[in-house]
Amino acid sequence: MRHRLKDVAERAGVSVKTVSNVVNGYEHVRPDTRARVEQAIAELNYRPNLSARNLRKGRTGVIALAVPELDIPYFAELARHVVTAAAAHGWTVLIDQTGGGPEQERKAASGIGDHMIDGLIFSPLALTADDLAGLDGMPMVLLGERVDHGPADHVMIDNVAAAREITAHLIGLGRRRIAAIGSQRTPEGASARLRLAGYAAALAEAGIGYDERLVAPAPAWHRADGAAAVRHLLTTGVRPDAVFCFNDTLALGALRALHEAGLRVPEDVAVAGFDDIEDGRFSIPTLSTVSPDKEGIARLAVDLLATRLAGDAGAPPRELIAPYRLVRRESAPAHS
Amino acid sequence: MRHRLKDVAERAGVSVKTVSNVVNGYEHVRPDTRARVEQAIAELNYRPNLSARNLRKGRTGVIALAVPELDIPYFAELARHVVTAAAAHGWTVLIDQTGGGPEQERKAASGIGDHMIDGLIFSPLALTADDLAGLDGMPMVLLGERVDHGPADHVMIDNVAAAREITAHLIGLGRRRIAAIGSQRTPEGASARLRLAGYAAALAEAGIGYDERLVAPAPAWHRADGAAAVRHLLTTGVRPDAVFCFNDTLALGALRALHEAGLRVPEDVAVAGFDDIEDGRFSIPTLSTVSPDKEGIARLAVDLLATRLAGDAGAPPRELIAPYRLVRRESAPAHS
DNA sequence: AACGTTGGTTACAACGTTGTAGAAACCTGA
DNA sequence: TCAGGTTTCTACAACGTTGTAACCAACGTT
Repeated sequence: MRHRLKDVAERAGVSVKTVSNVVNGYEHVRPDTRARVEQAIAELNYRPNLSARNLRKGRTGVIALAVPELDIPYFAELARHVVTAAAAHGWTVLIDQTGGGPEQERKAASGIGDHMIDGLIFSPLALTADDLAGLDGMPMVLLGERVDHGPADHVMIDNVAAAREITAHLIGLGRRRIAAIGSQRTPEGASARLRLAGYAAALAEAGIGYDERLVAPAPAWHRADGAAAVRHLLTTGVRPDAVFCFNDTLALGALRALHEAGLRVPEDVAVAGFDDIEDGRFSIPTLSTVSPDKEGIARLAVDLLATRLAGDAGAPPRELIAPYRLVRRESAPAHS
Repeated sequence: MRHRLKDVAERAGVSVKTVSNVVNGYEHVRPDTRARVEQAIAELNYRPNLSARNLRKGRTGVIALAVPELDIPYFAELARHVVTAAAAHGWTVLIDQTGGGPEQERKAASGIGDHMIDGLIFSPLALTADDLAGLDGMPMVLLGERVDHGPADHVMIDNVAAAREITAHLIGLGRRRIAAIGSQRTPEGASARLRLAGYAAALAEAGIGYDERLVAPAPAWHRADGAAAVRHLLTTGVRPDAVFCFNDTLALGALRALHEAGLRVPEDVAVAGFDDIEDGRFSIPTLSTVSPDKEGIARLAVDLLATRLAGDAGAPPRELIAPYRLVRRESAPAHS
């Protein structure tokens, strides 16, 4: 039931190559020949075999997007934008879920598709520059905020500035005992380090002392971790009047734990997040957050990959900074 | 920098086919030959060209998962499970975002990959049995609850029973004016129809009259639609004492709108959802919901596809019912 | 000593497509 | 009419892999 160029050619009474030419929109084909071929194609419901085409052309038309977890809203939203941006280039996106572990990420980075994909957009948590160096030649764009400058293109936002800005917003509400949730000491915690730096910078600017006890680690950045961190903070006796969570899911967990503790948000404790995921627009209370331009990030990444594929593979790695903006909602409103 | 079997063969001093045999784990290769080949493979960092292999074997090792939207939590969670289940079969999953429109879905169903994938797991909203009939021979498993029996395998849960059960739970809390949110009259609204039927059945069983005014349509099933539906309900003067939302995102929007209206949940209005997404475990209040066994659904779908690919392509379409369970949380607790 | 069997390896063709080179047919203008 | 070009089409080889068939050597059997 599956037909080949040859079948179409026989039915239309032309050579295989002429059918190929019609399929590929080659100019110099007589209108009546083209019509005959097109009719044969329609009658047989012919579809090109992409494996064969790829083999011949060396290109697959597929790019991969590797993210730690698909059901973390931030990555899901990002994935949607990447798929959309890739479609503009005629690419299909193969989405790969790494799980975030170093070993799995290495495997994803090196193993993905083997000739099956033309390029890779990678949002690594644990990967080091060394790991990436091993991937000879696979065009790649990294998303997120690794500190060390790897050998690949890179799209990110200014984490330090964004964290500083939203912390300053909390300070502007009159808060002084501001907790930070989501710190990580592991090498994977690059984002955490940068956001913590921004938090500290804002405190310093305002002349507020940095209190170690207000900084809560979170092994992962899920809702449960945010809730656990707040519960722990509250048991230690430090009473924060604001919480800056390093992402929105942590913040949603924090809202939950504060609610369970009978604390009002934002009256007793103001809460701010990071990422601007959809949930934060409907939570109770709605979430103040840093809103990275996800659509812009996706487009930049795809376009960057496109220029690599278009030829300048040898060009030095580039770093692009995507814009962000502060979104003030109920959990830390514009005026106190 | 990319090597072929031939390069490995030359370096190891054997034929191309012998290298192929080693790569594919063929038994009858002398240990020392195997060792020489494996060393050459390692030295050259050889990786098979999947396009060529696919062309030769007619199989790609890739299956596609087509969902309406990636950033709807239910689909994201489902996608994660499908990826995991597929990995057990050694498959890569190509995730496709259809957008949910009939035209796009048709295109996704027919166009996806063309020889690029071995099979398809499809969660359609708008597709009819006729559309699917056109996909000659592509092994396919459908997810979700279309009423009409198409030509493909099918995995679903018993929507009517689940909806009836959770509505009965609301009735058990003493509620009598129970609103239903998410009804759809379009042909795509198969899930909506089934869940509405379950809702109506529970009312009938309890001897409660079906009140048209309590049934609110929702064009899509996003948070915003749930919020809008509740706002509209409240302006019409009907005062529900419970709301059954046809999925969890609608319910989260409903929670938000009730909160804005100053109504307490569950004291004034109990709320129930459907899908058991992660958000509902941390919302304020936490969400009572129907929890379909997503992992089971994913595994069933992948296994079903596996048996199709293993040979019995001609077997009649099968329908599998996955289990679900009721989860009672704060928005509609176990005892009133 | 001749025989079949098995283990280990190889040459060759084929999967379906497209680039290359060139043939055949058709134009143009002198 | 013909040289020179352009249009239209075709035959062939190649992309990298694996299935088939066949080969050679070593073995045990008759």
